[in-house]
Amino acid sequence: MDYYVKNGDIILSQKDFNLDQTLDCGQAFRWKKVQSDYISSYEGYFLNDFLKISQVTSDEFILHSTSEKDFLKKWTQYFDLYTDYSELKKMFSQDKTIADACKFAGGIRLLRQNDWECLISFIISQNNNIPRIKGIIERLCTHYSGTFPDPSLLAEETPQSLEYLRSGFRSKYIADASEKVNSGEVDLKSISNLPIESARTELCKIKGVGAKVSECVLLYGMYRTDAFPVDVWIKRVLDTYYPDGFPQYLKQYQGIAQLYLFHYIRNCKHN
DNA sequence: CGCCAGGACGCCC
DNA sequence: GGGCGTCATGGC
Repeated sequence: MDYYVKNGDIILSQKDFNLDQTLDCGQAFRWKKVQSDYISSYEGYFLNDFLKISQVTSDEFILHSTSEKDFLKKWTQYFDLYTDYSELKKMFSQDKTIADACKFAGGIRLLRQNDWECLISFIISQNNNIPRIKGIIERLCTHYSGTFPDPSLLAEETPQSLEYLRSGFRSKYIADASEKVNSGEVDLKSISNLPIESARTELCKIKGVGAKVSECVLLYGMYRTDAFPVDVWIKRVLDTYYPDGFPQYLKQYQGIAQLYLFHYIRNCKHN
C-alpha cells in the first residue's frame, strides 16, 4: 500500500485489488457503479461516510474528495489494505480449485464492514436475490435521509411500519434484531470477541438469524476470517469439489477463500 | 408464466 | 437429528 495526496484526492497504489470484483461480489450492498472515464468508479458508504472511488489501472486508484485523515483512519481499514493478499492467495493456491478461483478473479478483498449494518443486511439477504437486497437496503437508508439507521432508530419500528421496505417476511426479523441489539440483550461488540462457537450461539438468539446469516455477520461485520458462510452457491462448490470436506489447513482464513470461490462459481461460465 | 434467490422456522417423523 | 413445506417479493 502506497499513496499520496493530490488536489484533495488520495492517489492509491495497491496490488491485489479490483473494484468490480470486491464491491460487487455479494459481501456489501450499498456500492453503486457510476459512469466514469476510468476502468470503473463506485459510490458508496462505510456506515455513513460517503466515498467515491475509481480504479485507474490494475493497481492505481483514486479516492475522490477524501482527507488523508479519513483515508488512514477509515478506508485503509475498510478495504483491508494492511493485509497482504498475495500471501493469502499463495497459501490458498495450494488447493487446485481455489487456485483457479484466484486466477479467475484475484482482486477480491474482504471488506471490514460494520457489525450492525451487516446483521440487518444479511437478515434481508435470506432467500433473496442480490438486486432486490440492494433495493430493500436502499429504501431503508433513503427513509433515514440516506444514512443507515442506528439500532435505537430501528428499534422504534414494527413489522407494520416497515412495510415500505417491501421486505416481506423479513420485516419481523429486522424488528426483532433491532429490539435485541438496542436493549443490549444482544451485544455485538462483546460477541465479536467471543470464541466463534459462542458468538454463533449469541447471534442466533435473534429471530431470522441462523447458520448462514450469523456466519456472514461474523465474517463481514466482525472480521472473523475463520467464519465460513455456506449458501446455495458454496454448497454447490463443496458438493462438486470438496466431497471429503474443506481443507483444514485453510481454516484460519477460509472465509476469505470462500469469497473467491463464491465469485468464481457464480461468474465463471464453464462451471 | 414459472423458477429461483448469499435461509430460517415450525412441524413432522 | 434430518427432511420438507412455508414464508413475501420480485429478478430473470
